[in-house]
Amino acid sequence: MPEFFEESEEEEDQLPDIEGEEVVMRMAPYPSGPLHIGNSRMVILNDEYVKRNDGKLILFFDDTIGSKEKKLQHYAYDMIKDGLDWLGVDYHEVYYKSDRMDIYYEYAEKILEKGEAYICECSAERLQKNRREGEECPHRSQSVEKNLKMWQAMLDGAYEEGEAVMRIKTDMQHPNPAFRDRVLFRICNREHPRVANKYHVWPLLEFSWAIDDHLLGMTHILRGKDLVMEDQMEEHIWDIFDWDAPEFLHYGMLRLKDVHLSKSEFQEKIRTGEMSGWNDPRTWSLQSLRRRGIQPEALRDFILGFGMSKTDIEVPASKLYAENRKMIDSKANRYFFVPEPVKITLEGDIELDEVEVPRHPDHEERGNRKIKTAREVLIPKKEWEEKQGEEIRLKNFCNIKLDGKKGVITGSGRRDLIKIQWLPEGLDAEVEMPDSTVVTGKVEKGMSSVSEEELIQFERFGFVKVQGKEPVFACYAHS
RNA sequence: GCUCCCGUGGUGUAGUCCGGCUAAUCAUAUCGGCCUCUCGAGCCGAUCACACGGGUUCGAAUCCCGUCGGGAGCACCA
Repeated sequence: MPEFFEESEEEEDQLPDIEGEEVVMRMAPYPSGPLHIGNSRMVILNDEYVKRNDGKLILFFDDTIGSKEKKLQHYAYDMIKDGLDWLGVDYHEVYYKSDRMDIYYEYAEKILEKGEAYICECSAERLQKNRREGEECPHRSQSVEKNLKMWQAMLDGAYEEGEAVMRIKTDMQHPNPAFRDRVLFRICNREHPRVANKYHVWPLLEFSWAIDDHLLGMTHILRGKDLVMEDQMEEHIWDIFDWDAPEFLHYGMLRLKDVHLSKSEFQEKIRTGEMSGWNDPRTWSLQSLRRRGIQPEALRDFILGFGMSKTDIEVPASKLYAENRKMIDSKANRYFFVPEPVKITLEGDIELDEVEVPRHPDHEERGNRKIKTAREVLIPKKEWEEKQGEEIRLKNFCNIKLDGKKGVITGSGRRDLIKIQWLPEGLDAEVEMPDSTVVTGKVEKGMSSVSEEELIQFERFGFVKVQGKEPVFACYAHS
């Protein structure tokens, strides 16, 4: 406990303080899949700020209908909560955008009445062209009455998808073309996982957020810098309603080296069977990290170490592994795992019985595990290939010189040789690697006393988290 | 192309707002050495950075201008 205190004290300097007596923040995941390591920055930062300021954190499912590419998934809601629980993120209230459609409609009407928005029947192409060229379309100058009528028609289903949208009036000469008369509502007939086909006019994020951030009394909004334009849009809408603006905080883009994260892509690969599910380590989902034995505290430290800078960063996954290793090294008991075993026969004088190996080199109190010694032993294929003709030590047993499938015993005293793991025989075992390939091999029989889900280290192989024991199946965390 | 953001060692990060206390912090990585019957952990040491060019100033990583480089947005996605 004192260590934890020290840690967080240190970490405190990494985040800039925020102003305000009361802090209310929200995190808004889009439920197209479970949270992955990329999303964890958003939730951890929110959680951290709220905890440090004794504030309130709202979990707000940003489940408007989305695009065809990013599909909402009914199971994602629970997986997101599951991930947050695991991460130790405490939220105090839960909301769903899909529950609040009537509220958005109400304010949509108000904004039309104020003459600050209009219903546009231009095609998407036309709309984009006008935006690029800064030209106003004829719909922009329609009367309020006409707009309200068309809006009602939208709600009544008189338009098909793409035939009409509600747009806000900004300034078609706005220096940022992207800002010009953005779309606030559009028609979509796709089925929603929570409210099915109840609605077919859906708000876009800038509008729904402008309304909810105000209604729910948000004091600070934390978002990636990919969403900075949304700040401006929200501020514009708040101005129209004469509402006070919360404070915005931004962080830069975070990428893992050599890792490409895309939920819609994973969704597709899972659908086609190319990935086994969201447990697949390649998804980097929080669930898959838990399965590998990554500690939530390690992930939190990893993320907090980046602070709040707007700099874009690319970090190797080994940085996360280093954090994790610190936390699990003393917990994880040691066992022998022989990947791709090759059987060799020992020749020469040796007394056969059993050897004792400590469960943990730094914790003798955990006792020893016993391994029977035998003439025929299994060693890893890698060393068998690389160390031919050389002298090596079978750890805690004896020294041998490799000669094909023979091991000529050269003594049993400890010597300064490379020491490898070995087994007389063993239980079948499989280890799933981070790239989802599987390494097969044998583990010592003592493994049968290991509990499921236990985090252990296979000596000279890496840390793994046990998933099952018949046969032994484990997920590789890192070296 | 347009709008905005960012540029400190291999990778991240502190310091930049309020210029001197910094011959620039910490972590990780790398390389040595010690220790250890694991290629794990631990301990000790070493290497390595203020993008560039001007300006302001007694003094600039810190302020100003310019250049270059990187990123994000420019969707009827979030």
